[in-house]
Amino acid sequence: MAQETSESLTASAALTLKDIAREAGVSLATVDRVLHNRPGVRPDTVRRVQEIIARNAFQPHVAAAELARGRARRFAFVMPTGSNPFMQQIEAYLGEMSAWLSARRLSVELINTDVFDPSVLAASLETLTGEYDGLAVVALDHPAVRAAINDLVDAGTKVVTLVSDVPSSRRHHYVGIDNIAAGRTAGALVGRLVGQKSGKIGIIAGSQGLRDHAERIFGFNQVMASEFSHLDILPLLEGRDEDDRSEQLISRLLGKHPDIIGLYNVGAGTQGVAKALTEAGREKQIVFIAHDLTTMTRRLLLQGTLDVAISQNPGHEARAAVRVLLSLARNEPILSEQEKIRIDILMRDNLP
Amino acid sequence: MAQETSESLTASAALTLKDIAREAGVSLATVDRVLHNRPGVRPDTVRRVQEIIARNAFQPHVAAAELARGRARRFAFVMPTGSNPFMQQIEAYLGEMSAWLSARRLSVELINTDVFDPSVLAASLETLTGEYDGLAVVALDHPAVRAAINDLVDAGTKVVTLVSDVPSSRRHHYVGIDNIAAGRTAGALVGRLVGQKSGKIGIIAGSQGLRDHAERIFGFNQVMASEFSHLDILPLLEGRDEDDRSEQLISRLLGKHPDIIGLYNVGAGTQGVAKALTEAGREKQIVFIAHDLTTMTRRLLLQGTLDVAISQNPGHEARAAVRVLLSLARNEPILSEQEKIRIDILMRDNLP
DNA sequence: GGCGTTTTGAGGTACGCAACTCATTTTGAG
DNA sequence: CTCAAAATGAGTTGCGTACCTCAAAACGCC
Repeated sequence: MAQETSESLTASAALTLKDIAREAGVSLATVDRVLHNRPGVRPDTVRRVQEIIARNAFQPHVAAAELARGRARRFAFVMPTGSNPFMQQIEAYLGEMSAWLSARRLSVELINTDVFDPSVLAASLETLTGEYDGLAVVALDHPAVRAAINDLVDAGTKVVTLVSDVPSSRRHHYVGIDNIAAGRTAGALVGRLVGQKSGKIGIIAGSQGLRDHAERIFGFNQVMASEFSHLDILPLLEGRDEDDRSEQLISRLLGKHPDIIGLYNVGAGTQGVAKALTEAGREKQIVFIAHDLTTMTRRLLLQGTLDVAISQNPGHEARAAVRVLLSLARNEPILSEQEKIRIDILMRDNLP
Repeated sequence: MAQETSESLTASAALTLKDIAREAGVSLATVDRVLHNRPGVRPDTVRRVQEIIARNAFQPHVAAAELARGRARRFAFVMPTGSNPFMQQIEAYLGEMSAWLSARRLSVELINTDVFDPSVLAASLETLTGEYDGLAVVALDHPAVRAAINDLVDAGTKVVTLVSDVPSSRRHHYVGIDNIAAGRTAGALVGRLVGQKSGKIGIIAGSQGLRDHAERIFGFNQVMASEFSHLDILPLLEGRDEDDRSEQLISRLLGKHPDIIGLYNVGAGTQGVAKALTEAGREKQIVFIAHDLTTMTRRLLLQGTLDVAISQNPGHEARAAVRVLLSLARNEPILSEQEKIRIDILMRDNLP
């Protein structure tokens, strides 16, 4: 006996614009005007039509709409120049989407710019006005950049900030993680993994000037102060995200403090830190936590030098940015739960 | 100076079937026949046309194809009856997709069945032959079920296993996590979080007969044996995923062993375990790790009773299953990186 | 060479919407 | 009431594909 119960999740009837027009007692042209808020419709007619659209939960057939549009949508990703591996992963995942994109007649371009110079970035953005239907921007939070983003938004371009937010701007969406929470997570993990021991904790970042680094440090210190106050946090080192410099700084730190039991690397340069650790022969005694999953951090996790990598999924960010831009361009709702980027805790056994 | 470099990720020309036909020197009808492997085309003509399609990286316009199809695609999710919160979350996220679904004229139905009785499940599946374009099935790995799945596949239905796999069948895809790795992750976390202490570790599951539970236990024991052999793993308890029973079992366990330092709940019933822990007043001294994120486990994480929740994202699974079924039905490639379900390690500070 | 079969061509229709034109009706101000 | 402006109706076209029919051509076989 196959005692099944069945339930449908979608409206049974597939209404069309024609049905809406008939029910509202207006012509197709008027429904079209209302749907795209074009001028030339009396306010109360607008209301009446909208009410009928809402009541019937009418959804324009996306395929039909897309086909009728004719021209393709153009999106662009404004990314930092240079060799940041995380950014390169995002670009790589965009590349993997190319079949998906072209089957939907979407064009995505990469624009590399000096993202860390606010005036250069702002100038770059200004030149893009009107060029694209949507932009995903790895942005610096700076007044000039904010103004450029707002200009783009005013010109009708959909703007999504990527990885690093500009909350004061009127960007439509942010695709990235909460870096304060990421720092808190790092702090909690360091505190938990060192166990009952007490001792010193080293912390190294690229630069305090980078918003994401600053936020992670803030979150980290917050947790350490409130929950692991018996641990002694050493002054912050700045490794500029470079392996060599990080290695030197950490080597010196390890030499000076034989009682270090934990290490947190806020930014890049993990390879350098790991090298300093292993050369000091202390990789097993010291809890080491860093960010991002690369071939390097993966290897370090597997061999046990690195205990935890806190990461955000670059593929997810790339795809989420595209999907959000597309939804914005189509005026459709965003599946917010889908587009939210999680803070991944990666250890040896749950490596993807 | 906005020194930009720009790169496009999509083919410049948007070819159509007509272009392919012209280049191949055949008619539209022939290209159509080749594209849908319909009979009546000489093998070498097929090859020639396919070669031109491949060379030009031609992608049929999905919107046009969808529109021309006419009839909607029908998918169904075969889910367990009962009140498993994880399954209910999957159903809830499917509900949240309804606007997305209806805008694409996709119909998704829920079919509730006694998934844990192989013959009932197999019989249910057999009745669905030909009814749907695609099925997502929470399946038990049993010969009868395997046969039913294979029959469906042979009849042209796209089949995706959900949460629990039937690897011996010819299902097109599995959407879910690697439960052995999940168990290993739990083991590594218990081992790491108890620190230098040694003592006993309790473990409770719903039933060893459930494949996912068995796999998690296997992974857990594997890690404990190889890396934390100083810890004493107590015999497995079976709480049948019920809160009351789990509470009783854990209460008794705690009474008998004052030196328990870690607890791993493999299945549901976390609320019961937590209650036993707090009533014994030992929630702070014992490392407690469980699965899945619910309102309950979220609360327990925030108040510190639960240290880590290992989870798979039900929303992601619901959406991935739909996307995979859709891609299969359209004969388009699957973005495997996107559809892969990760093992999430959730702690207080990285709760989504 | 004749026959039947297979292969191919040519063309049409429909899908639902965007975007447009142009004619007609309604409205409100004077 | 008059007239211009605003609102609306009615209609067309095209997007790229699926799916269909029917005729024509090519083919293989004896």
